[in-house]
Amino acid sequence: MTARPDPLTVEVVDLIGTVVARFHEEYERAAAEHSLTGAQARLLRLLAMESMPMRKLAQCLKCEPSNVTGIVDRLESRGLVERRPDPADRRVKLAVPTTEGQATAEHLRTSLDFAREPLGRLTAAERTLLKQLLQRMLGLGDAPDASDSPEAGGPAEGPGRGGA
Amino acid sequence: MTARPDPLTVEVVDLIGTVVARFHEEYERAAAEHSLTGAQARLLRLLAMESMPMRKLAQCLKCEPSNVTGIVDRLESRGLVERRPDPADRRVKLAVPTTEGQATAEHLRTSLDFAREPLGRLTAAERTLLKQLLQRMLGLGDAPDASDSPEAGGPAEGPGRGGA
DNA sequence: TATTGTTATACTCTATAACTATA
DNA sequence: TATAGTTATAGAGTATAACAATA
Repeated sequence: MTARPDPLTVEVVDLIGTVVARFHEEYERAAAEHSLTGAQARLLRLLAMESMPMRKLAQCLKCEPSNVTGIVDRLESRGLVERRPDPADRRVKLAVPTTEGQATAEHLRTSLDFAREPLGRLTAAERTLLKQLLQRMLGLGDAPDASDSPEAGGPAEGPGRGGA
Repeated sequence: MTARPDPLTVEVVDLIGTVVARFHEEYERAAAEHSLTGAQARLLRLLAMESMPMRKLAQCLKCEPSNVTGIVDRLESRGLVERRPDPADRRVKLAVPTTEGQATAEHLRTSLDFAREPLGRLTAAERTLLKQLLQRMLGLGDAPDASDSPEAGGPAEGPGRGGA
């Protein structure tokens, strides 16, 4: 419990921490360019992919439903999101992006290209390699057997996951 | 609408997003285990590595100095951090972790082993590779210590064949 | 009775601006 | 004048608990 991991692992963990910090900074900056907070941007992007009830939004955002009320309130007051009744269950309210909300989400996506820029420093082969390593690290789409290394062009094709 | 980056890049960006999301969840969870918020945990970990003035804390945390006042206030009221005068400049206050604060930071570090666990799925060679890719991606100079640059002399070089 | 969404409450984080005490 | 830290203020996110409408 007190034993330190080997130095290599510590170094990689630190690097991941740096990636995380930089990603977050840039995400907030991109959101701010559209006068959105990070939480608002995340919710809007989620809705742009698929309209859903408040409850499900809370699950996706991993927060309490009461918080979603406030975030949607602010987006709605700016005309980016709408609440619609669910004909099937009158308790449910569906959050739906307006046309402007959809457009904003799209702009947001391109603003988020920041994430692409640092990747531009890597060759295609390196990106493939990075993809495979991250997939293995996250336990996605690859064998749990850690005894053979990935081959470019080889093993894992689309795990088609989502979320962020 | 706007041209999308190539699919490979999109995939890698998504993976990084997943890493970021998971890292954050786990960081908050680890902090909460010690009844700390994420911001408090980050500040405490920073101080555990090196005591510093309030101003520098703000720079490290990339927030306004006024915020640091509050965060340190809460940590101080719990006996985890202390404010000490700087003999050289009486305007400056140095934030210093108490013994208990140091211990908490240490526990925090081990709680943060979540970051180590997924890396356990990678072999040492793969971790080295991942390290180099992340360094290049982040625009960090190549490792100062060549000791852990195995046969993968060229970062753009393929994976596998010597490794793992 | 259970579920959906909301309200009310309290706390933390955040930025801005004004203030103090030094320098 | 400039700097370090604080205070005051306001807005946003968060969790908890209580509530209304509906199932």
